This record gives sequence, structure tokens and C-alpha cells, in this order.
Amino acid sequence: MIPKTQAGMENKKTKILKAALKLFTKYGFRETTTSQIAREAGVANGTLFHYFPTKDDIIETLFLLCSLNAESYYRRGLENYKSIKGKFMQLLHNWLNFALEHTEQYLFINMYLTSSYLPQDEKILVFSEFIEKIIEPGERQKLFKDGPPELILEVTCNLLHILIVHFLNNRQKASDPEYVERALSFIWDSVSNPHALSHK
Amino acid sequence: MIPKTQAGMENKKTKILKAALKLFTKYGFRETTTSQIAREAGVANGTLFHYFPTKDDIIETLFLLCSLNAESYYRRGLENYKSIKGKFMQLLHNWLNFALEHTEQYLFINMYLTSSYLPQDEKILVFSEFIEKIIEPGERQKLFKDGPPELILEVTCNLLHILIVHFLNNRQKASDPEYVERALSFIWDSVSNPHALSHK
Amino acid sequence: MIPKTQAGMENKKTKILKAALKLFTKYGFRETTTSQIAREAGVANGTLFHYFPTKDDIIETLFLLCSLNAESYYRRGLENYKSIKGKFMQLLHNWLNFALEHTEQYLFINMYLTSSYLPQDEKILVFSEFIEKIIEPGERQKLFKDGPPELILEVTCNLLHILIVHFLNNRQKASDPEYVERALSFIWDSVSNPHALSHK
Amino acid sequence: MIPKTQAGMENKKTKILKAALKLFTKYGFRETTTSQIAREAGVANGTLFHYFPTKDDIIETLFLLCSLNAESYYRRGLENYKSIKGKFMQLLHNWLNFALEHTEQYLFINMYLTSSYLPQDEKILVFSEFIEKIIEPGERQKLFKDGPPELILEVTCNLLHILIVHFLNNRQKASDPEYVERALSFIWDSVSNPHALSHK
DNA sequence: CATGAATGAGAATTCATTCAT
DNA sequence: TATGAATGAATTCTCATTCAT
Repeated sequence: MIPKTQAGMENKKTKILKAALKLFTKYGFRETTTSQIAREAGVANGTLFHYFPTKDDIIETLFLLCSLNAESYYRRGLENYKSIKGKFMQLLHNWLNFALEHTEQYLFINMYLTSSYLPQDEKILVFSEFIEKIIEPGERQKLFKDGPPELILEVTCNLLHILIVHFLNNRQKASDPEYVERALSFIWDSVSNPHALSHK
Repeated sequence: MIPKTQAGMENKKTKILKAALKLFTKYGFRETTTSQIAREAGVANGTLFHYFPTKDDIIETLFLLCSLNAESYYRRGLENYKSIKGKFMQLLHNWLNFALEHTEQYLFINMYLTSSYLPQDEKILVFSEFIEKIIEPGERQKLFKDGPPELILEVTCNLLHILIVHFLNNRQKASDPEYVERALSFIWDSVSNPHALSHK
Repeated sequence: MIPKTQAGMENKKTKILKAALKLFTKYGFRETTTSQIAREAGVANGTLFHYFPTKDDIIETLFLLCSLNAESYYRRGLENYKSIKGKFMQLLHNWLNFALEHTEQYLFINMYLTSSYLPQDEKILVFSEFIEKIIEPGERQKLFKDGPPELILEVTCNLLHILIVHFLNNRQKASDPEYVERALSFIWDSVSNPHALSHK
Repeated sequence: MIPKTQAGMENKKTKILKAALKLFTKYGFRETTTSQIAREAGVANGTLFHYFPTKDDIIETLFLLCSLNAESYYRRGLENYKSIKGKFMQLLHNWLNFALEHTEQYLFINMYLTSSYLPQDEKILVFSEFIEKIIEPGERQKLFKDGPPELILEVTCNLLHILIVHFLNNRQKASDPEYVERALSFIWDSVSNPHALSHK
């Protein structure tokens, strides 16, 4: 995730971010103190504030970095699919892979988006593209159940999250493509219109 | 006739719990301080600790009370249904009604179960009965999708929560029995085995 | 100054204010830390913040109290004088007496009004009455030199301050009424119009 | 020809001093941080400490430099006057001119001498010459009011400061020689013995 | 039972200063 | 000489908890 550029200089910043990522996902935002982060990172307390003026800055920076990394995942292979359902399913796979390969980052994004630590309006909508490219076109094709796109998004994200947590706790099952496929289809089944002719 | 002193005693304890419930659900566990609770309850700071040795005790007590109240709701009318699906759907209705009538209590239970304020292992499993009475029998009848009962439970609870929040924000829709029925069926659709003959 | 009411309750608050008054006048606002004040007052660090939410609150409270005390001094005997000059001179004596009897309080007021620690606009004009009752009427009678009333006030206050500091460092001279009278007349000489017939 | 390296060296030192002078007079000693000074000077944080081992060193150096500059002003034209009053008045004009032409330097000297940032005993008496050459001889001639020379000095400096601030805020008035003359005479009137025959 | 003053262990943050390069 | 990353002691302030009354 965080670039490991020219040694020394970025090193401490990286260490701080790594420590923060680890502790935040383990204990929560408020439960993690800046001195814990500094200690875990092996730097002095003041060093942390040399790089990040406030605790919130660490959180925002982490969110930005994790989002960028996630983005590089969730676009993958979308062009291979013409159908909405194909794109939808691919996106679920992409998120799952991201979560499997960058578990802390995935958990951090989830924490950030659901936390009450930060005011709602500061949260960037990472999923706007998902709505624009998949849900709204899908609705025009009557592929999804009736209801506001936000609700479809909510249901999708939450079900996906549950399944992701399931796979994180049972990593061996994540190696079985068939099992994964079946699990992820539940999501489509939940939000798609059963009467639609979704001729894949 | 209830003796005055005892009434008084219960009064303050109750006031504290009510204040805590209100503030916790509004601002979160860490964001609510014990002195805020005392002020809201109209009692002295020390009085709060007379009844509850620690802040966590208030939270635990509230969870217990809310759980008991919830329990009295979610058993309602279950005996009217023989089929697993009937019981399952009734249970969803019960939770929804509980949330509509005791919104703060419902939100508190949800907060408690998802919060990182308390270590995971302290959280009591409120839904064990749900698993024993509905999911496990249902699985034996192949009514549910394959997967561990905990996963079915998780999916059910999360979808239900999303819908409940939707209804809390759109209370007038909650008065339309047909709309409610349709919304809650999505949950059954998500977790039930489509190939099962669920002849109610 | 600070009321010593019913023992215990006010005690700590009083101790804190006394300690703050002493340290602020000795070392300045920024140079005095809240823990120094707490230590000097013999109370715990948190106790200080139990009574005063912020450091600035201590300063504001002290200023208010000192101002009230000063007020009770600088009105004394003014009614005995009909002439502007008589009132003017009496006021100088009153301030001097206040400074001699409540040195720290006088120094605190002076610090507060000249400090850059607090934003200008928060400073209450303690001398508005002086301008209204003495300088402006005096100007209408052409008793003072030409110039904005604020400048007359400034010169008066500054000269007075210099003399007060002189007397604080040479207290025995303050016991010589003649010497005091002569010293304070310098101020009148500086700001009064030499051509005016100030027939006392 | 000035060697490049040396020029560079002086350059940075000068930049730091200029930046410090600007910021100190604008915000105060404690309110100005060393990194603000470095930033304003356009040098690295460490560079500042290469030239000045401590923050206080910057302040002391500035005071020395400003004092030297002031000195070059306040001696000007003194030799044209034989009388004490003539010299006294010339000195006031010199200070005023210094303040008008080097406002920040004047304000810095004033700040330095009145600040509680530095312990009293570190403050050097800049005005010893004033006392030796003007006040003490003047007192022997009974030109000044009775009182210790330090008091005469204090009164003079403070009144002068008030007037200087007045002129800094009303620079157009400083261009009117007659107005200036009248304003500065107030000072002489305040400290001089009215019974003395000050036949210039 | 009830009070609320008192506590003190941290919390986030600041900043003059150091030091390796 | 010049840099700027790194430091850590100190600062203001928070808050769950205690305790004498």
C-alpha cells in the first residue's frame, strides 16, 4: 500500500501509517491513542505529529491510501463483461480479493465509513461510481428490486461485508472458486429482480 | 403500596438508565461521558457510581434490559406458525415492531453488538435461540442456503438492520403492511434455498 | 478580595485564585502554567479544571474580581469634590491606595489590560466612567490639553502607573502625604491646560 | 569584493533577524515560534539554530542591534544644543524619528524592555547615558522636579512612548513640525521644575 | 442513599532544540 | 554551511472514579 520509496525519509511516515492501520483496525479509532501508534511505530511521540498535524490527519491519510489501493482492485476486469450482472459479480469478486490480500486496509475502509468518530459529511462517497455505472443502469433495465439506489447499495455492501468477514475467518474456503461463486451469488439474488430475464 | 424510599431508589436508577440510553444511542459510548449522563438524569455525579460501579456497568445493564425487552417482543405469535418460514417471517416482524416502538433500545442493542468500545468476548450472544429454534431446524429441512448457521444469522440480522433503519427514516412506509411484507421477504429470499419447496 | 465564605467549598477555589494571582503577577500569563498554579494552590491538577474550565477562565475571573475590588476603591470620596480637578486628584489617590493595599490585584489589572495574551476586544473598558465623568466634562471646561480623550486617559494611566510602581518600591515614601501629593500633581500638570483658571 | 560564501552567510543570518523582528513585534515573543521565524526567513529550521543557539539569542541579538541603531539616532544634533532643555528636546525628537523610520525596531526595544518573557535582570539599561548626560546635570541645575533620576527617566520614556504610538497611528500628524513640537513639549512640562528659569 | 468536590492518570498537541547527513 | 527529520519534555485539558460528609 504505502509506498516504500527512498528509504530513510519515507520510512518513519510509513511506519507510523502501518502502525496506525494495525491498531485502528484492531481496537478502533478512539480506543487507539497517538502514543500507542508512536510506540508501535517505534518513533518518538513528536515524530508522529511532525508528519501528521492531528490524529484525524492520520485517519484521513490512511483512508485516502486505502481507497486508492481499493480502487486499483475494484475496476479489474470490468471491461470483460457487457452485462450489468457480469460487472456486478466481478466487482464483488474484486472487493473480496482486495479484502483477502489487504485485510487491514479493507477493514479500515469499512471502519471509516461506519464510524461515528468522524462527522458524516467528511466521508467521501467511494461508491458513487458503483451507483452510476451499475445500479442506475441496472434499474433502468429493471434488473434490481424496487427501491432507492442507496438501499440497493446498502444491502449489497452489507451482504458483501458479511461474506468477506466469513471468508477472512475461513480462508481455506476462499480458495474454493465454486464456493466463492455460490456465496457471492447470494448477493445478486438478494438485490436482483427475480422476474427479470437476466440472460447472462 | 410501594414504600417511598424504594420508589425513590428505583427512580434514580431508572433515570440514569434512561439518560444513558438516550445519550449513548445519540452520541456513542466514548462520546458520552458519565457526567453528561448524570446531568441528563438530574442526579449528582457520585449517585451514578452509587448504582453502577463503572461506566461499563451501565452499558452492560442497559444491554441486559434492552435484550429482555426485545425478547418479550420477538417471541410474540411464534406459536401461531408451524412452518419454519412462518416463524422466521414473524420474527422479522417482531424485531421491526420492537425497533419502531423502542427505537433507542433497538439502536442500543445494535451499537452494543457492533461497537469496538467493548472487547469482543464480552458480548453475549442474544440470538442463540434464533439459531436453535429456527435456523438449525430449517437447515435440516434444507430450507436455507448452505453455510454455517452463524452466516445465515449474520446475513439475516444485517439485512434486517438495513431495512429497519430504512423504516425508521420513513416511518409512514412502516404503516403500509403490504410494503413491509414485501420488504421483509427480501430477507427470506436472500437466505432461503430457492430450490426448496417451502409450501407454507 | 476573594470571599472566604463557608469554609470548605470555596476554599479550594479561593486557593487556586490566590495562587494564580501570585504567579501571574510574578511571571506573566504564558510563563505561568496551570500545573504551577495547582501546585502552588496545593490542589490536584484536575481540581483546577473542576472550578475553571480553561486557563483563560481563571484570568477572566481574576480580572472581574480585581476590577470589583478596585471599583470599591476608586469611587471613594469623589462626592466630596465639586471641581473636576478635585475629583481627578481624588481618583489618583484612590488608585494609589488600592495599589498599596492590594498590590497583586493592581498589578494584575495592569497586566491584563496591557497583555497581548488576550485578544483586545475581550478587554472590558474599566475606565469608561473616568472618561465620562471626568475627562469629557473637563474638556468642555477646557481644563485639559487638546487631544482625544483617549490620549489624556492614556497619559494619565501611564503616569499614574509609573508613580505607583515608584511607591511600591519605596513604600516609606508613600507614608508621606506631602510627597504623595506632590508626586500625583505631576500628572495633573501633564494633562491639564496650563492656561486654564483651575481655581480649585 | 565580498566573497560569495561570506555574503551568503550574512544573508541568511540577516534574513532570520529580519523575519524575527517582524514576527516578534507583530505577535510577541512567546506567540512567535522558531519555525515560524525560519519559514518567514525562507531558511530551514536547523539553520536558525546554526546561527543562534537558542531562541533567546535571537532576541538578545535583535535587542543589541536595535539598540545600536537607536543609539546612532538619539545622539544626533545633541552637540548643537548647549542647554539641558535643548538637548532633552532634541533627544525626544531623535527617538520619535527613530520610531517613525524604524518602527519595528522601536517597538522591539519597547517590547524587550517591558516583556515578562525574559527575567528582569537580563535587561540591559539602554538609557544610562541619558541619565548621566542629561538628567543628572539637569537635576544639579534644579531643572527637573524632585525625585530619583530613574523616576524622571521612567516618566519621560513612558510619556514619549505614548506620544510615539499616537504618531505611529497618525503619521500625517508627524509631518506637522509645529504639532510635533507641541506634543513633545508636554513631556518637558511634566518632568521639569515649573519654577526653574529655563531660559533656553 | 445521595452528594459533588476532588483526584490523577492519561489524552492530543506544541515547540525549542538536536543531529545525522 | 545548511538542512529538515526527529525528539521528548511540557502544556492544556478530559474524565472515570473515589470519598468525606
